Amino acid sequence: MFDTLKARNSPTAKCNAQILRFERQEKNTVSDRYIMPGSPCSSCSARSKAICAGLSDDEMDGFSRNIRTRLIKAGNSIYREFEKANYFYTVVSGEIRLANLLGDGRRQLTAFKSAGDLLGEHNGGIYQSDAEAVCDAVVCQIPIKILEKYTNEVPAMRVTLNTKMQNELCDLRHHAILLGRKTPIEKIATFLTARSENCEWSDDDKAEVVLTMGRSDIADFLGLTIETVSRTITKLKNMGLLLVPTSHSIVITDQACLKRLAENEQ
Amino acid sequence: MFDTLKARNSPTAKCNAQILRFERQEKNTVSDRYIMPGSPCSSCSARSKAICAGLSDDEMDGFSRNIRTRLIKAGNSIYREFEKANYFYTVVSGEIRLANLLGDGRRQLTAFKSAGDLLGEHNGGIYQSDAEAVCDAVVCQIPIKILEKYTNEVPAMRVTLNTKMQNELCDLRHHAILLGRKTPIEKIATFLTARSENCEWSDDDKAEVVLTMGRSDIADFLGLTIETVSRTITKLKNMGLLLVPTSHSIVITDQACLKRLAENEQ
DNA sequence: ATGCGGCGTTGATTTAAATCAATGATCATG
DNA sequence: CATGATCATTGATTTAAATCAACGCCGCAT
Repeated sequence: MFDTLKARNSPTAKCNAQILRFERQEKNTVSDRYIMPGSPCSSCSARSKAICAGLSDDEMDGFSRNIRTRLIKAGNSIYREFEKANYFYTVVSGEIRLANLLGDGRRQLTAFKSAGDLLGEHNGGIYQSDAEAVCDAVVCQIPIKILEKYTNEVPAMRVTLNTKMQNELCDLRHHAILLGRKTPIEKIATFLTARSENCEWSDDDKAEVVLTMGRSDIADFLGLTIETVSRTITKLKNMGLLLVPTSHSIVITDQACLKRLAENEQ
Repeated sequence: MFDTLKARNSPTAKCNAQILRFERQEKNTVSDRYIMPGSPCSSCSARSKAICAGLSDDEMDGFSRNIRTRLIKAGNSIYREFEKANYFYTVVSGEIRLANLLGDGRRQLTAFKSAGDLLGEHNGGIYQSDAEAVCDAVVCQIPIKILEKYTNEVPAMRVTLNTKMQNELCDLRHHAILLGRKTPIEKIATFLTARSENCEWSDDDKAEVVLTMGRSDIADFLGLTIETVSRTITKLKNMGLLLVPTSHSIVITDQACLKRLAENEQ
């Protein structure tokens, strides 16, 4: 299934490779609830970026006994807004979108979360958004009680968690500025620039950005319509700042200029 | 100065009363840096809502020795974006806006903070926004090091601070939804509904909302222009949901309907 | 191979909000 | 109390993005 040409060349090739490993271990998983045998943490590719980064090997051992690894198929949700919150999640691979719906179907995405990021923000014990897999993803499920216990007992964990929350606040603030005041060109430029920070490759002034999500996810993240997203990317292409080899791969050919557009420096 | 009829009836009457007290203690303060003598905390009106809520009287005593109280005149700033962050601030009275500017002068407000709220969010040791007084305000200045020390040593402080951050995340997420997807009517309805939660008075379906900020602050908070804010308030007035006795005082006459508009429930 | 469905792009048109402009209200100042 | 400045409202016009619509491309299933 994942051996097709498409899968190997697709934007999700990397996370699919990881999923392949899981599927080999226990084949024919039907649901997206995949409970991995043994302790995966020692070889976890996301560990250094995740909240468990600060744990000693011993602490990690105890911690890992309480967590489960789940494979989430593209489009499926991990949790939904208004559900009772029992778990946090660390993204191991793939990409998750946080979505909120208005009564009439309008949608706003507030974040994309990838390897190392923490999911499960709640308030009053209730999740605040839908968390859905943009592409096949692996997440690691941590009971809230356990995380609370460790943040109380392990100062390093507390620091890491606090930093993650600070970063999330910072991201959301910048996103509010983008949504409230930036033009479509600035929005797309900001989005692509941010994505280029952990991109596939980059040299001198070029970088390849892989978009795991479709145009409608980008539109709902940036507060635009898919048509405006499409037109704006075309515009940037015509300005000579981008190449668009496939709709899911964008090569930035002038990072400096794109960044200037993003930040509206005169 | 504060004894005029205007001051007594103005939206800022309450915080002015507090400032009066300070001015009596040490008259003719010229700057807005006001260092209060002795320990004010025992009688602080914001204490129950602030991060110091969880401290015992003894802990509070030690804590208060490290903090200073400052009076910020309307329009003045407490700190600016890109400045090195050395302090957190608790709002004692009045109202503070968090503002971000784009290169060409466009502005986005990300929050209004009032009594009990914590200010000073920073990332990498740098403040992320300008914090400016909407009306005369009193804040209490807490060295970051001290707050860190107390959060490490006092679990109650940790919990309170964590709750505050969660709430802030929650607010920002909701604000992103508003900025990205809501119509002007929904934006204003949401804003007024939120404000009515800690309003001057309310009975059955009515509530008086006092707006300490001007139309341009509302516009920059909601991602609109002042003209659209004005027109939209007029529209809601014509729909019979509001009265606008003065531009800074709004009486909601149908809270249920306004809330329905805000949340886009069909 | 063929047809279908989803996704992305592009074009034409509409529309809602921004902009431009004028006037009216409110507040501080001499 | 008169005066100017700032702030809010309202009207006219413009404009940028949404909406409506058509088409092309690609992968998928029959």
